[in-house]
Amino acid sequence: MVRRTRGRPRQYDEVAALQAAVQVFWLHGFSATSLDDLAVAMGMNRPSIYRAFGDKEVIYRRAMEAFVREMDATFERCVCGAAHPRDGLRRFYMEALATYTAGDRAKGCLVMCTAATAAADYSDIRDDLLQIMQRLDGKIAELLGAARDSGLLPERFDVQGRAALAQAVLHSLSLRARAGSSAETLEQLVRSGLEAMFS
Amino acid sequence: MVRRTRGRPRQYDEVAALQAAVQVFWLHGFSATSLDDLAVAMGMNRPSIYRAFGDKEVIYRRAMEAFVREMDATFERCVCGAAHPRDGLRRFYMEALATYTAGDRAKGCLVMCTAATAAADYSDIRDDLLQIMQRLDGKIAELLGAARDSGLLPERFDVQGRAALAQAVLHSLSLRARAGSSAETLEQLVRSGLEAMFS
DNA sequence: TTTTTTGTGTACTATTTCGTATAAAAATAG
DNA sequence: CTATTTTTATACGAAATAGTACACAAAAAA
Repeated sequence: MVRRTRGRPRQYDEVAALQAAVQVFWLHGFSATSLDDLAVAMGMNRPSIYRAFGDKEVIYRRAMEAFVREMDATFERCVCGAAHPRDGLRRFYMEALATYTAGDRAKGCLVMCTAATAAADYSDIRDDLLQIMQRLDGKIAELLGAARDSGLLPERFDVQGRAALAQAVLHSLSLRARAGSSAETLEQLVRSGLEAMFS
Repeated sequence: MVRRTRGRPRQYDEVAALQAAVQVFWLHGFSATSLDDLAVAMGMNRPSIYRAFGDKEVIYRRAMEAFVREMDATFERCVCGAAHPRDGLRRFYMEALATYTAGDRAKGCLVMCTAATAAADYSDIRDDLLQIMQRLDGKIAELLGAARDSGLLPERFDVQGRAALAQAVLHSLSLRARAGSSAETLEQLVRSGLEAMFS
């Protein structure tokens, strides 16, 4: 189903180019990444990038979007089918850790580790970042709320508060991973986070 | 007690210059801050900065150091004299929040929000970041351990795990503050974090 | 074939940034 | 007063970066 259109066909694959951009921004962050860096990684030259995507901020926000989409899918995959939200969250944390520590050096989460810096200077990035956090709070709260309604969690379980705490653990995993914390330390945080959340 | 020495007297105040550098790095992060930005803020010109401090990375690490020193002092101040570690930590969180949200726009924590990005490209910054996290884990564990030993906390209280979780809450407060979360959201995280930690 | 449309790639300019060379200034030591 | 030491300040050159102008290439449409 390739949409035939007039003009010279594009040589780049939009998905692949964006994935390459994700890798570069994930490593260096927003402002340390130059358009030349992006051009090399994406296999395009600068004018093509401007034409196809826009300026660096636009590409960055699309990279965030792509990254979040992946993480959202991971969340759903881990959480659905889990007998208890604790199990679902544990699986999600471990999957997130695998992503955060992948590659030669752990990079943490693209969004939490690099968007936060840029957020102060770029209001659109800040708004995106806040929205991403709010949505994840909402998703986790949804999970916990359903578990409470089905009797897996006590009536007076603080759904909103614990959801925020659950994401807080993720934030810390991300920062600590990028700082070079050991896998043992990170996994211990997962355990004690879950322990505190559900006890 | 001004140490009289030979040569032209320096016009800058080292402490004030460093505080100015903290402000600039705190807002823009490491790589978005140019030496010209620093020069303007510090009231020095570039050659003087190089002479006095070194390159950008050195200044940044000294800025981190200064910031951490302040936060350490705040921690001690809040924690000492508190009847229960929960009270001490609550006070510390609220003080940290005041710092994180100070100014026109909330900037979070200089270290957690901006050093994480630079950590991937600058190993010294990464090492500093890891050490700062480990020390804070240690300080909180010390606090909790003392409370456990004095009977304020149960025998089987997981000191290390809860200390890591306590810092995780701080990490999240920092990121969320910079993202623009409301004061209400932030304070709710403090409450539910403490609730989960000590229940 | 010719025209039109769309993407590619080289090249150019302007600006930013870094690092330093060099001279001047302001103090003390002799 | 002269010499020495330390800091300041201007200025310069090299490199990186951003953004775009312009010519070319490759397809469909006429």
